[in-house]
Amino acid sequence: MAKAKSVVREVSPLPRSSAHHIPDATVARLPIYHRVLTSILEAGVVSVSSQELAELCGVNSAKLRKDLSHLGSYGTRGVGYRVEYLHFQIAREIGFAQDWPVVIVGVGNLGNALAGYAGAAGRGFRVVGLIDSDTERIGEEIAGVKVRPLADLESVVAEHGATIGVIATPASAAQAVCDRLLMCGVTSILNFAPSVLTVPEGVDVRKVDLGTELQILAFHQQQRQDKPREKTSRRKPQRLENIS
Amino acid sequence: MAKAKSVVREVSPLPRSSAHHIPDATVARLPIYHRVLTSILEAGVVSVSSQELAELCGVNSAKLRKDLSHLGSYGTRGVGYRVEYLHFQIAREIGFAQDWPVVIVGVGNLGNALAGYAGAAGRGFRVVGLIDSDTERIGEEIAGVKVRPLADLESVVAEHGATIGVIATPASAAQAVCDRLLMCGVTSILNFAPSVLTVPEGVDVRKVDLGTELQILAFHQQQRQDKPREKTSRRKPQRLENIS
DNA sequence: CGGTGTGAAGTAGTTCACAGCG
DNA sequence: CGCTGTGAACTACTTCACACCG
Repeated sequence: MAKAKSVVREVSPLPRSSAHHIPDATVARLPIYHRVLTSILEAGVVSVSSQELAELCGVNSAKLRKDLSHLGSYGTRGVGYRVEYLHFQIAREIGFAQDWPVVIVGVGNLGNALAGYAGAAGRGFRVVGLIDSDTERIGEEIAGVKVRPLADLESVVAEHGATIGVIATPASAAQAVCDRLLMCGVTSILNFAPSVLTVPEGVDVRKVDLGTELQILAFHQQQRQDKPREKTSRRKPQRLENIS
Repeated sequence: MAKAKSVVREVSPLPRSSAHHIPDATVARLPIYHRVLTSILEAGVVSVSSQELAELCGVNSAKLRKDLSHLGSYGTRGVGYRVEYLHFQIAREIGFAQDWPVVIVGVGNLGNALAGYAGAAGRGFRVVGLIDSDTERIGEEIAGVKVRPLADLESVVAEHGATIGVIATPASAAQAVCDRLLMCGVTSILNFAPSVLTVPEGVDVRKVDLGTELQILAFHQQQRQDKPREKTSRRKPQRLENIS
């Protein structure tokens, strides 16, 4: 396992930074900053202040500055940030430059959506395997990749040295698929199945649960309807988005 | 707007609780607790300790107990929690009993997946509208609901008094769709488009971004590969899942 | 002067550890 | 006795406010 074909990294200036351990909350925002920077870079913007960038990203400027300060001092006092440089530094930090092979198990609507998404150019991901247990779908081609049977899971992962696996199966199959992925060297899992995965230490699992997201919205909605009168609205700014 | 057809609520005992403002972090876990309780209830389990339930939910028992304590004292000291009762109380808390009408805009793979998911029985949601701008797809029926043109957005929302909207369009259309949804009374938005939505105070936006999730995994993966030697693995238990 | 970078203060969430009750 | 419920300690994150520098 751990093929890690010694990617290039150690790019240009590389002020050795990064090591400091970046807070999880910051890491979760870097991809948004990067995406926004990409778009304003394409729009020809050369320089931004933390204030401007923060607004575009839906966060406040203090948070943005603190986040960026964890990566290093990439701004210029009294001026702001050079868009292109900052864009590059964040890209490096989040491993955008690398080319991450990803295996997707379960080619239902969700798997399909993800295959299209991750397969789209520009991001640092490459779908190297699509696995499904439904024999009807074997051989079908999605975004240039053929769907292969569940039995091929191990060989597909090994073949491309994938370390990131996506589980888009029904909940009932999720743990078994997860175990098989881990067995052949995958150490990062994105789980769309509504089930709790049990994994050994050292494995990184992230969960996306559509049902849970709806429930959370429903909860807040209910709160508002329960006691519509209390002051004005007592909603809080959202966890990340929402300019308020 | 705000049809809120005065649902039943104020069910059985209802020890008046709930009001106390439940922390966001707790709210985000209630749906998982509920799902796990559903499954062990079906399996015939009558009583659980915080320890057991916590393991099934992938959290530690102290966190679970504190979470539950925000809803009220539904356990029995020295014994544990009666599964059915706790299941019911959490359901009430997260508005499971109610029937939430949901409108989904954008019927690509993602919209499709969600239509199937939210449409599935058992949860408290009902897909009352599927909207797409692609004329090819108008009239198509998904999970028993016909796809209607973008122009019908307002009437569909009004017709069913939907307050929850799902945006599964390309990023370029997201803000415009969002504005239209808000205009006709939607106050909770689930956004799958990779774009930052700007909304007025009082609107609840949640974001699910597949690309961001992959980037976060890639970041951690990169960390591990950069400095594979440091102690043993210095991975932290995941934000919610992961038993470690 | 203006905007970054950052200590310090504030807030939210988690974990500990144990009192208290069935 | 065993397990819940919870104050208290701790950790993580956010926001404030201002020193500092281009």
